[in-house]
Amino acid sequence: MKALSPKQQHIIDFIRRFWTDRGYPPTIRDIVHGCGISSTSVVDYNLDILEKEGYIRRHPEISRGIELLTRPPTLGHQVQVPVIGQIAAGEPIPVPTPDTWDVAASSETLQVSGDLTRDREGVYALKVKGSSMVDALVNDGDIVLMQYVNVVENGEMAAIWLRAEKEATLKKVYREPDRIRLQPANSQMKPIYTEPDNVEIQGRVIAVIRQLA
Amino acid sequence: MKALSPKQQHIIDFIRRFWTDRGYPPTIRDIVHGCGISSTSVVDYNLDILEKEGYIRRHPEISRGIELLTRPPTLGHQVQVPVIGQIAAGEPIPVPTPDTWDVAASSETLQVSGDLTRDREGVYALKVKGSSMVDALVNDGDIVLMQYVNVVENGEMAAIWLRAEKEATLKKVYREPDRIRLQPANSQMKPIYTEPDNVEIQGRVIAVIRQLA
DNA sequence: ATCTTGAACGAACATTTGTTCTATAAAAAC
DNA sequence: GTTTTTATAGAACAAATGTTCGTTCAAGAT
Repeated sequence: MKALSPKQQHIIDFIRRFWTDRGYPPTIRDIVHGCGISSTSVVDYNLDILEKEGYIRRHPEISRGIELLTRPPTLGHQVQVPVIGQIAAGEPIPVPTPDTWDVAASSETLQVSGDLTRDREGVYALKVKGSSMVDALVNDGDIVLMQYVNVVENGEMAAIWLRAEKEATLKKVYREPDRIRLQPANSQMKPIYTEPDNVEIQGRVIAVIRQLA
Repeated sequence: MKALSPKQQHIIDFIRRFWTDRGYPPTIRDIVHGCGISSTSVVDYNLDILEKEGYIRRHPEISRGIELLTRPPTLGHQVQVPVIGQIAAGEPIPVPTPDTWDVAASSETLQVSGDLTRDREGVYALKVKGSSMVDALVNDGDIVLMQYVNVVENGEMAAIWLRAEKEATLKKVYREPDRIRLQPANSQMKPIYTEPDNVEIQGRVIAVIRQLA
């Protein structure tokens, strides 16, 4: 971070004061008046610099879309992720549809740093029940962060519902000419081959969290 | 404060999530989409009720002028954890001494929710190099949150330096009458037995984080 | 049955507010 | 000196966004 000009420091201070004062971020015109600046474009100009230097984050086209990055109020990016259930062999996952998405409805939520979810939409969490997925390096009690998607890239780990076997499992998915290969994360384990119609993708794994002590 | 309708509770929850998520309050239309409501006037109507009941404060004519008056249940804080190096079989861990402890000095830091570290002191992170620890359900690239301790409880997973073998590894530690049992996390794997003098505890594992996609 | 009330709907409207463009001046670089 | 960069001004535009209004519908109340 480079040193800021007096005007830029003034702007940062004003934003923070406005923020704690009123409970919402200022507009560019608020800053114009609050800092005795004569034009919105001057503020815009300096806000761009502040963003480049990493002091704030601007959200384009969003009114009051100024986020303080060096803020004590809401440190960093925290995301509430709903823990919507558990995954275990033999049980389907109660995956929420995008419109019934409701953090409040889920009894439990997990608070994680935004960079863990990488600010993706439709992220939920599952508790892993049973040790049937150790070959994917996921153990009983682990929490998997999932993203609701219908298709996955080759090689991505996904939650898969095997229709015939009536089993849910976590595996890496590879599309092959006439079949689908489900590869455990542990290279010493043998893959499973099955028909495309038999697999139903319920989401992809974006992170695994295991809390121990 | 009167009891809120499900819809009103939903709106409150959404505002709170939006707020912690994005760093600024939602617009009425954000709430419309986020809560599956079909008209802005319905939100307006309910926001008025929420203001009358004292849950929020509205600022007329101000975009995103919604202020939450009720504090989030547990405004979880975030902790900066230094990533001080990597653990791999064959290499000792560069464990920091308590006085050379310096978050700022480490080139990399990891931001995690406070409840992951459970607000413990002396927490650091290691990147796992190589797949020599798959039997402990830890893979190449995983990040282990460690706490700097010299002794561990029976059954806790710890980073262990085996003097004779000149190897670092993650295992569950059990003290037995004349020896120490190092048990992989995978119950199908066999334990290692060694003498107490041969093991040097470099810290205990309090969490494992694996970021995939 | 009729009237009231809480709740929701959808559209139209007016204001707020971010963005952009041109012009100007001072400072720095050449 | 001239040119380039940095910073500021002001205005106009377009998008975002709060507000309002007529209407509908269901549930009680009279």
